[in-house]
Amino acid sequence: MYHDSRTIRGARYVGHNEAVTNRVRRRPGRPLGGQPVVDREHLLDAAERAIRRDGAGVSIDAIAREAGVTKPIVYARVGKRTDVADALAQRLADRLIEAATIAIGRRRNGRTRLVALVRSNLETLSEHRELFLFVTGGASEDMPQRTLYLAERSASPLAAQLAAWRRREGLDPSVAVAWSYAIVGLLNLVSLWWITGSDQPAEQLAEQLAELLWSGLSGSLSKRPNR
Amino acid sequence: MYHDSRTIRGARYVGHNEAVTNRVRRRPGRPLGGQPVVDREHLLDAAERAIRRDGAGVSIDAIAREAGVTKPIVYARVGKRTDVADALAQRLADRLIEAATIAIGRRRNGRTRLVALVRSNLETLSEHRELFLFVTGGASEDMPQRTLYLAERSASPLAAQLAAWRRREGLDPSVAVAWSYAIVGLLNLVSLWWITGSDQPAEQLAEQLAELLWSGLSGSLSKRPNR
DNA sequence: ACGAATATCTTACTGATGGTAAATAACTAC
DNA sequence: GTAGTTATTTACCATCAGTAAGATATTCGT
Repeated sequence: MYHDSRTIRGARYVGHNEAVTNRVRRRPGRPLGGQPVVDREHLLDAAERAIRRDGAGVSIDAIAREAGVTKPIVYARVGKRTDVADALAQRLADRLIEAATIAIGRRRNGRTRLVALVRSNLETLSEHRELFLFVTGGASEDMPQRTLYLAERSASPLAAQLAAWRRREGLDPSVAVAWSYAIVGLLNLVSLWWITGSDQPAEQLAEQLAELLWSGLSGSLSKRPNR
Repeated sequence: MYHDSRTIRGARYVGHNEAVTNRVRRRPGRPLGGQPVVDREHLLDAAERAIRRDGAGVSIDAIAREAGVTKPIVYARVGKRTDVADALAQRLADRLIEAATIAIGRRRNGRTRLVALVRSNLETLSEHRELFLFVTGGASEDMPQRTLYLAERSASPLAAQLAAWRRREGLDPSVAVAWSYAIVGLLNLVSLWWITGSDQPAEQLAEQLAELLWSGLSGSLSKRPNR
């Protein structure tokens, strides 16, 4: 009966009204059917849509409207603005990791894997531009926590990989954490710069960055000892 | 007569009242002496103090109070919130560059220069923590512009250096712009992470980052061909 | 000198928004 | 059917960016 019948992750949502189209204004009081009108996941979906539409400065009200409900519901399901940002940061980080995993695929060569990782990050962040901006600053004030929240979620799997790899190579793995933040920070800013302006092809940029990360600044100096 | 007689950069400021100590509330109207009460530079100084005190979410009102004036003066001298952020970003970038220049000093060895640059950035940003946060997110909404504003101001001198160096080495200098953003982004996020939590000594962290930037991920693999 | 134009400030307002309390309606248990 | 619980909206408050209007001092023309 209800065309909006996609399953909801982890909840007994029943889909009593078509949420998204906020045509009919509900009156106060518990809705018919007794079940919540939207669950947390749908609310976050709506938040992403609202952010796509209104940009990183989107108001909570706009998010609620997009979900077909009112402000206090957002607070009940998700929390205050920073909580929304945290939740969305989590989702964005998951997508980044997933996309990177797929992009890397079965490649074995280290350098090639790196190019794939970089390119995947560029493209994923550019797809979710406004979301990225919302997460890393749209929820102003306690920015440090937020930016680091996203960073940490991207960085920590990377750190694990790096540490394991260094260990396999018989090298000191203690650099892994710092290096992972370094790489995430590098990717974030370059993506931001690339997104807003540069028309350089992703492939070429990824290649340049991989060169820096793989061989380092000195890499090309291998012929001359050290300058 | 007036103990607050430090020279003002580029203005005929006369120092008629002791600005900072906002004890006496001026009544409306043109001040005695006919001269502006604070000039732009003093206002920005006050803004920095207010940010140090209240954090990145400081209100314009608080900035104005810190300067001993009222809100509209801030708008008259500097502009809206984003303009304040731009102006302060400029200052912060200048300080970063200056500190780095001094830190690098006369060192000739590339790797050593790099360590000095990284460490200088870590320490300078950590000194100006709240300012950094204000500039890169405290003026929410049009964040992309702002973050990039700071980044660009740090990155472009770096890019020039990089390009020149690559040219001297007979290498393609076209990577310079991307690499400079990459390095700035790397430094920014790692600094943020380091500032808020890690108790790793700056020296050690700088060493690790320099290793990544100088030799790259593969650097330590030089013995084995490529894995 | 004196009044009009001008410069510099403060007060007072507007509009938007984050966040919360109170009111309203349905469902549930006895 | 009545009391209590759940899920929602309405209504409100506080804060704050940004602006308009009003107050006071100086300067300039005559």
